[in-house]
Amino acid sequence: MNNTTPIAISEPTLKRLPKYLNVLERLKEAGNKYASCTEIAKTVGFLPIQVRKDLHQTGAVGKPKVGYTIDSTIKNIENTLGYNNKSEAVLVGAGNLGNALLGFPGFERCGMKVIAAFDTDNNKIGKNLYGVTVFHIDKLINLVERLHIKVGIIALPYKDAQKTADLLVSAGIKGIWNFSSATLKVPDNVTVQNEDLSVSLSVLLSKIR
Amino acid sequence: MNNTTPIAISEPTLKRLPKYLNVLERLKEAGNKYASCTEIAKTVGFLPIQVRKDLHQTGAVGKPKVGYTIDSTIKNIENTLGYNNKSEAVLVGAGNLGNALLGFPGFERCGMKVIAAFDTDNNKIGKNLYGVTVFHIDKLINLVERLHIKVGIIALPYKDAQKTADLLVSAGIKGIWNFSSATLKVPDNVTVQNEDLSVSLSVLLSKIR
DNA sequence: TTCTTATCGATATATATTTACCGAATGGAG
DNA sequence: CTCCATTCGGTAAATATATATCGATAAGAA
Repeated sequence: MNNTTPIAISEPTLKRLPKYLNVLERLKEAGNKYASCTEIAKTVGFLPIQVRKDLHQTGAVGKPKVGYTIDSTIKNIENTLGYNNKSEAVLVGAGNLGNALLGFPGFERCGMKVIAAFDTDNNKIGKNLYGVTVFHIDKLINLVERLHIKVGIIALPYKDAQKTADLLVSAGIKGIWNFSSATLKVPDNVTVQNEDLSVSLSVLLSKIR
Repeated sequence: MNNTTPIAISEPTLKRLPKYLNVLERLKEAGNKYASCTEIAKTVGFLPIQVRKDLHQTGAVGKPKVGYTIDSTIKNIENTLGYNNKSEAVLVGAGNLGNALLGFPGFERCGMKVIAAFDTDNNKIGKNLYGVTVFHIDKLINLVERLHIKVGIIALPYKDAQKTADLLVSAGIKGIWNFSSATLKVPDNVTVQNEDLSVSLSVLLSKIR
């Protein structure tokens, strides 16, 4: 009955939503039906007001004195985060990190499924890692185009990252999860999410002096 | 000759500094002596003003028309990020992710060295992963205390995270790099850096719709 | 030397994000 | 039924962060 503009949700909020989801799921498992911002805030370590504002952005509505219905709020968050639009993804780079990512159990929960991995190393090609087959990178374009894959994961060193991004983009990918330290140049309609471990480590080290 | 207050550097800035470091190192390798904000900005995709303000916070000073001396600016950033105060770290959880982390080449650059890994799985104990030995977790406290280790890395599932954090804290650790989805409760003097992959993935998925 | 251009640094503005405040609604106790 | 405590939602204030403006400075060309 309204909503001409979906209104983009801020990144800080987006990053907190999965935390709330965690808490709500745990509270649900414990048999609860409602959860208040006060309660959620205490477990995640934020202020209640922040939790309330964040939840508000997902469309969740609460009842005074009671809080939010856990079931519906979980759905609201899931919808906001896009967990229900299942996405298939490909992984490029079947080294240590790529391997670890394939074994990571949390992706399914987010609605993402890695359906193929790619590498250039002949020792890796043909292997099956956690149910995912490793193909030669030459097969990437064809497969991604044919299956309309929307997400590409780059688990490669700096020097190979940009050319791989170009490849993924040319195959029609819409989002890239970048584990390299490279700053990827991509068209505006492609989203890049950087996950440079050095960055995060640097922040930690600079804080502990 | 002054500096009564060190003035904390904002987190957004801290996260951008490693990028500048990358660029500067590459420019240096290419034989350059100076780099301007304009140039750096173009390669990392930010605005020149932002680069200038960030660099300013590290104490770097530039010359009009020329830019910043690459060598000294690299040092400024390294000092700010604490790369020169070498820290030793321990890793808890020698599974897929832990294994990948041990094989990650970027840590040394940040001044961090993982000197031991811990697990409870007898199949893993005694193994040597990338030069790091895996011990039983019972040995953690003693080793961390004795060697005054300051950083602990948690590469474990949710359910084991908090008790491991407690263990690390009791052993005197000052910073925890947390790869689990748990919100760790730690004393104020301990810094936690969260690296929940689901969070980052969620942000990406919500952006590509 | 003088002019032009690129760039810095300082100050100011704009935007984003977090936090505070307060009235209204709800459920439960007395 | 009335009162009290809790929590929500909306608005407002405070803080943090990003961007703009502008004069000054340095290097190189004319």
